[in-house]
Amino acid sequence: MSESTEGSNSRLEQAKDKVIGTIAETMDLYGVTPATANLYAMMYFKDQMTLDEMRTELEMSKPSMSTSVRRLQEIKMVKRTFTRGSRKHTYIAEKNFFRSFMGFYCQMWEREVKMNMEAIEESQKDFIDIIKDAASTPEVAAEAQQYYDQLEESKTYYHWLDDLVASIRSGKIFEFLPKDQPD
Amino acid sequence: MSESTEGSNSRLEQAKDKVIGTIAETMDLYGVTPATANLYAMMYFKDQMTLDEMRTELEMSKPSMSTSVRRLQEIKMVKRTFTRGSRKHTYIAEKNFFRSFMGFYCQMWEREVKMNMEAIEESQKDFIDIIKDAASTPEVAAEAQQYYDQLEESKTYYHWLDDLVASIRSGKIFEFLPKDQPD
DNA sequence: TAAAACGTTAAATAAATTCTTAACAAAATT
DNA sequence: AATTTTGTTAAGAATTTATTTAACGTTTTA
Repeated sequence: MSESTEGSNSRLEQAKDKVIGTIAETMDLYGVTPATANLYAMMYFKDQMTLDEMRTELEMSKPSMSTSVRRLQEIKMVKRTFTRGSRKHTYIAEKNFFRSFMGFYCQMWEREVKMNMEAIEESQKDFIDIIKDAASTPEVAAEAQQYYDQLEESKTYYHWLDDLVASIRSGKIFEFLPKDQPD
Repeated sequence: MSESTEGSNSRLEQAKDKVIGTIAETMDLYGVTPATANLYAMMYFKDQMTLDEMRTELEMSKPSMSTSVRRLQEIKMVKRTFTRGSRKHTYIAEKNFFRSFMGFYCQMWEREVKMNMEAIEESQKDFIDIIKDAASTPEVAAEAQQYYDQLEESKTYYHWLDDLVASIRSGKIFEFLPKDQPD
């Protein structure tokens, strides 16, 4: 490789690294581990890759790449590709942020709704038991009723969040909030 | 306190703890530290509190409560209240999840848009320099152009995210996705 | 004016997480 | 059939993060 080409290549890398850094930082802030975040951000600028190519690129261990790529598959930010002739698995990053990032948020919200609604239902059952219990003092019963009502009201949020997820998943939200560039 | 009252009180606490646990877990998953997450979740069921009341309730140190409550103020999940006569500061949790949680997400997205758009602009400038540079080989220039285009396309997402935040902040989104409708 | 109360900052400790090395299992090539 | 290749699991090391204890500066009260 000639000197000028080498120089331009490192300039290319440096330019990419600026974006790679911020993408990874964002994922980091959402609780994705550094290795996983860096992997996705790096793959954002690559075509399909093998685990060995990833570890070479990031200078990290293979198990780290293996677990990271698995996590990225879980959150649908990377998908496996079929490559004829190669024994090595190949993976490609989802480049469309509407699918990668919004998909990630939707997954988090779905989990949030599911877990919290379950806890709320259980909790409300307990409060009703306390209210009905003849052994409960009027003060305790009133407190239980108050908490019950508070939880009941909070359900509005979770129902709405569920609707938001559905609207994003179906693409219906783009009728209300259009994407500014044609894609 | 009578025996039956004590028993009902711990039953009240247990019922609340189920919801407290899941709220805290959700915040945890979004990168909020455990002490801070637990504090908000606990305060969700309380009226205004002092730092000493918080540390008694959570059995944690005062500095931990101090830094946690500050963080919660930053993300607008807790606000300070004026309490006449008391030297101690008092704080109250934002009970409306549309304001607390959605406010938190909006803040995260605003940061995401700002940071990534800045990086993209800088990066694109670099790619243009490479393209214009006579020392760049045609291959390198073509690659730079490709990355430039990829980043340009990604802006659509950030613009949309900005619109989403604005729509949530203004409440306009509720015209499209109304709140109420239970079940 | 001295002492106590309150909140915060700094340093140190404790805990949890993340990554690596090593060992393993499955599949394929020789 | 033996060896190599590939990906994953398990255990350990290293780093990072979170929390506590200690010290500090202000403000208030006695």
